[in-house]
Amino acid sequence: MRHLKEFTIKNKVKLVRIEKGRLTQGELAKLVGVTRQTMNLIEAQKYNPTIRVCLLISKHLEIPLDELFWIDENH
Amino acid sequence: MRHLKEFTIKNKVKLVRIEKGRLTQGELAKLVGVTRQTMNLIEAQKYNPTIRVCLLISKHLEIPLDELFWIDENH
DNA sequence: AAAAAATGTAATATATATTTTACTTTATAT
DNA sequence: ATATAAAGTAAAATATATATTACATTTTTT
Repeated sequence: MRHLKEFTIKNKVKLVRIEKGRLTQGELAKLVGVTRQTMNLIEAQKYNPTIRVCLLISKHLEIPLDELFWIDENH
Repeated sequence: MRHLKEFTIKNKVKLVRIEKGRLTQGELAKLVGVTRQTMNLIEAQKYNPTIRVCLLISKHLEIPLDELFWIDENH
């Protein structure tokens, strides 16, 4: 049935957070102002957060939005 | 009571769309896959869209996310 | 190896983004 | 000046992001 959904949203929040090695999932969540569970779901790419949350993640991880989130077109 | 809300999310979707002069509000909405009303509210900065919608707007307006959306810290 | 901290995950509840329908006002074209 | 298209807006319904609580599993620390 090819391309029921043309594309997906991906992110590397977890990757970047761990690379920087400073923050725990819970700490980042607290800084951003969401629950740890929400941050967990975002990192697991299980749903699309709001731009507000994304901007705050981007700010605290010190990495541009465009590098954190992108559209993954399925080929 | 200063800073009930520490910051707000702002965007220049409407500005960029009009600058480019190619797209109507309704056309952009259709490209992005939301209703015209939703696009209208986004342009009016009345709520925070999801990253999915933002990425699609960014794509069709051909301008980076970071330039389209930002945190407005109240001083 | 045991204890403690961090992470994954699930169910239910709540808040809010988005849709639908519809109408009014403003801008553009004839 | 009139007609037509575009934009602003509003109420009610729906979908989904986020919160809350709770527990299981994995990783890190001692």
